[in-house]
Amino acid sequence: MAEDVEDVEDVIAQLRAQGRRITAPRRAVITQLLDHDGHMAATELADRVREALPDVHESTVYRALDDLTRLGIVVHSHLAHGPAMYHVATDRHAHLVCDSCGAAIEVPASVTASFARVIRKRFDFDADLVHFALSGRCRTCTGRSNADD
Amino acid sequence: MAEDVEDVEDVIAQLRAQGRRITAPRRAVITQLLDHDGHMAATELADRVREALPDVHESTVYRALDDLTRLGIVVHSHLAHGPAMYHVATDRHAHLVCDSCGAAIEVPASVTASFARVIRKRFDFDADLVHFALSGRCRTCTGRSNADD
DNA sequence: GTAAGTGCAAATGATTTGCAGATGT
DNA sequence: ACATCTGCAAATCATTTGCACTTAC
Repeated sequence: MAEDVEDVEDVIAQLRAQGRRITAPRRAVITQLLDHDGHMAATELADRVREALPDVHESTVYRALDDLTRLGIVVHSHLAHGPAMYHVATDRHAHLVCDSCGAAIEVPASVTASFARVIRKRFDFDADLVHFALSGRCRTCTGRSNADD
Repeated sequence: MAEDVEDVEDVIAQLRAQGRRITAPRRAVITQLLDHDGHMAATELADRVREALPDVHESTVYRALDDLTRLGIVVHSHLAHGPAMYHVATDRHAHLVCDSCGAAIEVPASVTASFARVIRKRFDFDADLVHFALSGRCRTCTGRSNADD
């Protein structure tokens, strides 16, 4: 447990400020998200929440996630072909996911920023390199397979 | 817009060379893919195929797509939150998809190449900027909504 | 009290799979 | 002939939605 990012009550306050209501399931969702600094699938989140509150339904978690996303507290990214991964918005970084072994490397937003700038200049498009993972091959896997690209 | 990419018989030959069998559904799938230069969802492809061969089932299309992918003839990309989009492998380009209006801008691989090089140098990771779309906001939508990021 | 939130079940949409029968080679 | 393909139906997986009920404010 390491709430070094921000603290549950802080988020609760933001929710309340938006006229949202504070319930046990929501509190649990927020706690799990802050507690778990990595990426978490909605289903996994639901499972964790259920450890404390067994009756919380998947749909409730999705709805909470939706609200938190709307508030900009949570963002989700599509790491691979699987389900969306949620994490707190403060922890913004892009992901390199290896197609071969599934390893995920985190890339600080500063590295992607310059590329985003190029895209903005050339295409007038404000790219969010964080939302979708960048797939490819990690060093280990490239070494073994043929470099086809 | 026609078959300037490669021709059906060429692909058929590749399939046959791999010991695969040539059937009407497969021929139709290949034809549609080559005929349609843009991106196509598997479901949409199935619909198109069915215009000529009404009984072709979705699963048959998926299986054909699978085979073609394994042969490297077809690749798919995840443009947005929706389904995967398939296209012929020769037509490699990255995509910028607007979160707001859904518009998709094609980016030549040459533009993304330099960024890929940076990623390779810094993280020893061979990024494939083509597989997943880069999401964000297009100029039109940025102008109208509040720039939250 | 009232609108927001919840649990549940059922719907959705994309994709997969098991299987018996059809078909390319 | 025999493995590959196909059609179909049913299964899965992630996510959403309608609805009646509960609860926070």
